[in-house]
Amino acid sequence: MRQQLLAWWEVHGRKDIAIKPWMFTTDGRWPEPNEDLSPYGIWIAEVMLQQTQLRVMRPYWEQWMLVLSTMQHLVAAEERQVLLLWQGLGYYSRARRLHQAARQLAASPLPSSLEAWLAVPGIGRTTAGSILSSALNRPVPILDGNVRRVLARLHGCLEPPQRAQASFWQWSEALLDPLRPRDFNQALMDLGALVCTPRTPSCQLCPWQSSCAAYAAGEPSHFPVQDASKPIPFQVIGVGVVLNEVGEVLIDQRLNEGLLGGLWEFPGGKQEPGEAIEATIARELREELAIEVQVGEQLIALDHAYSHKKLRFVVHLCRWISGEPKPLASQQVCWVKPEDLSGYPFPAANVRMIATLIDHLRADMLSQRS
DNA sequence: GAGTCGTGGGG
DNA sequence: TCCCCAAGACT
Repeated sequence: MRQQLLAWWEVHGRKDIAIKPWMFTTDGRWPEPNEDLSPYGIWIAEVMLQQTQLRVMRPYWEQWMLVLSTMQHLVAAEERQVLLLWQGLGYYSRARRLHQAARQLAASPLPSSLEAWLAVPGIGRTTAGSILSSALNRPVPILDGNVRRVLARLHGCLEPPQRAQASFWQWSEALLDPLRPRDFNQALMDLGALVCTPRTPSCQLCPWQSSCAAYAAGEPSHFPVQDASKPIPFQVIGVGVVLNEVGEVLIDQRLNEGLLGGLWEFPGGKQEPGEAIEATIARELREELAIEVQVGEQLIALDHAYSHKKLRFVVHLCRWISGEPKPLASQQVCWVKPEDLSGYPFPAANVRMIATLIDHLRADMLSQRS
């Protein structure tokens, strides 16, 4: 089994420096079994890879390593810079925990045991196993989405993986090649990503076809067995882009707990039943910032889907009337020149609002001149 | 232990 | 207001 997979991986695996640059030695080679890699870049990559596809995270990793190329750089960095480097990747607590962990570990070398890595904020069993097998070639199993799917099919598991965690970990551990754990774990994930894919797996190309229970059963794509998904709630959010008399715009930093923690945003909140959206915006700004505004024209309306809710943002330009803004429901608030908004980390939906705002202000300038 | 936490790609 | 999913962790 192991040799079949490794032989497949030697030919078809994702072992290109352009694909997984963190997996290569400083002189550009895939490491030999007795060679260690510096764990810093691998740590950053593995955290970025949590619930995130390789090709999506790679440009973020490249940029991160240009700016925060060492542990010392990360320790010294401000949180705003860390979140800016993460902007667009999602699950922003990953970035804040990474920053926090770096500061905790600043004095000592990075951990080299499973227990020590598991104690690091943001590191669970899969990420710890991936770091240790990747960097130090330690025989520690992993159980990510790829491996879970491969194992579910291989064993023809009729139980949803969430309910059979223990079995899946045992399978992963039993399969792991004790001599080449680094290559084997990479091969297992590459198999899931390239061959044993969620929708239409390429069983004809699979080195484990003859061992696969799901293939034998005739319907590999029916595995892993799914839990029934629950309906996702939908809400309308009124958002105010508040401008003062000198043309600055009001933004606030969200609390660290909860959705989009630590990021900046234009203030607003949920529309209540029967409420006009203009009234929602005026009310939310009164409740959360203690200011009075005149709600003006709509800037944009946009739908945005999160993991477990869908929102429609209805964004209106507002004129500030009175009241010094107070962070009653946020970490801090401030007035910012529109051209300085790029210095603050915003969620994706807000980035779209900013682009529209900049366009709008530019058009305003032109029409006033003519 | 079920919910919470983002975003972009692809069917 | 499609759907599912991704190198999961934390509460």
